[in-house]
Amino acid sequence: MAADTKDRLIDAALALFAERGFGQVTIQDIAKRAGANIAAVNYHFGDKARFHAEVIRTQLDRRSGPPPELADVPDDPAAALTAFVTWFLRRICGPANEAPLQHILMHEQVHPGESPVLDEIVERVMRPQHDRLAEVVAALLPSDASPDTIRRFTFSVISQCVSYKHAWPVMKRLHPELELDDTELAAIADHVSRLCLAGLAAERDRHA
Amino acid sequence: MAADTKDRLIDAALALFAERGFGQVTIQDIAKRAGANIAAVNYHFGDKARFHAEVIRTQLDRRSGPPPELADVPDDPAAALTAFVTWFLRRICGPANEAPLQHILMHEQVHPGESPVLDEIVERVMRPQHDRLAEVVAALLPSDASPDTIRRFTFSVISQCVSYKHAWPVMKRLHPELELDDTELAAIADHVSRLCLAGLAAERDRHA
DNA sequence: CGTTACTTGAAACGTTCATTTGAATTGGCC
DNA sequence: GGCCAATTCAAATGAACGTTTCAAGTAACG
Repeated sequence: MAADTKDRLIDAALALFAERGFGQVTIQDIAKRAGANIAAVNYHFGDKARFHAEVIRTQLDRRSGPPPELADVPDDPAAALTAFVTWFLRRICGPANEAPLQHILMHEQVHPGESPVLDEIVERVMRPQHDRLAEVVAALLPSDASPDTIRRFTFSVISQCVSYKHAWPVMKRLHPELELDDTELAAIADHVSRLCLAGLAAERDRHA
Repeated sequence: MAADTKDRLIDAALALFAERGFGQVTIQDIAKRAGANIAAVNYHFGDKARFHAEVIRTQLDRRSGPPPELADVPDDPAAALTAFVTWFLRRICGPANEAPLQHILMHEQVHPGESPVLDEIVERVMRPQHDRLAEVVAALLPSDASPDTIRRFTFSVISQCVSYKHAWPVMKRLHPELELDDTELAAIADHVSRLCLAGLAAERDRHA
């Protein structure tokens, strides 16, 4: 069964890439997990790089578009920002098998493969999320706020979230008792939202 | 001359590790750059992992202690926070050969080698920086602020800085015209400082 | 001068992977 | 059933690296 093996390979790779990232996963790992032969990857996808791109592309096709939570509160920017932070933080800090795509993206972000796969990821997932968040941020800024200002605030929101994934090994050493369970994630989301909303309010005051 | 080759190896490795990170540098690269033989690393340091640790340890011995900029304004927490952000952002976003240690730390943060080298880095460089910043943050919070609150604000400050290094490939794609030159770095430092100060002020108001 | 310890150099070794090969197997189709 | 293309499998190939080996060179010291 052709499609069967292909699908099992993609599923296995998805999980492993999300957990460890492209470079830390061997074809043997994937084949073993998928219950397939080592040569299956090269037969179906050509080589590892194209396979990697295909896995990501498949997942991009499956789920795309901006976060649903943001559509719920279109007329309350402050609530929308809080919703985004809560949603985003949970995705990237939760278990890798829950939102494999976001975890792969986090790996890609740090290990920009030279292939155009990162371009595709940015355009199809990150830019929609970023632009939607930028709209929310812009709605919380003076109407004459510069694009640079909007960008910096938007990055501030995202940065604080992604660091809890990227810099986790260091954070854990600095505060060994820290655990990213549901309550802590909620507290962090609350903190980040309030911090950014306060900063946005201060920026409004400056131009008043 | 023994020490000569050893020093040249360490210098070469320092530069390369700062640029690309441990995993992306081969012993041949280092030997070539140092003008030494391939076997020199194994002869002088045992193996690649111990060499890596030794390089970092040497650099840790050379410069250590909290950022000097923070000592200048001990009685003005707001100015101290701004000084820290400006100093930190410049170090990690500037060219790798200017503050190689900070760049290596950034790589280690994302690639936690299983060795105890990250523990050493955290204890000797990151924790002093972190604790000093936490003091500044605490001085800007109500005196009864919880350790969790202090921690979250401290992480917020650091996160926004390090993301400009870690997530740069994505940021650059989202905003191709963006360049991290001196003026932009200054603007970002200004933005981050003000954002955090506003958040801290808001937290003070909540408990008043 | 000669011995000894230390250092360097070139080549070889062993391992880990991705990738290829070619034979076996399967499944559809007449 | 028998042919044909697609797929699977075990084994081989080859490249990239870290590591080891051992002969050659060098300097300190008697």
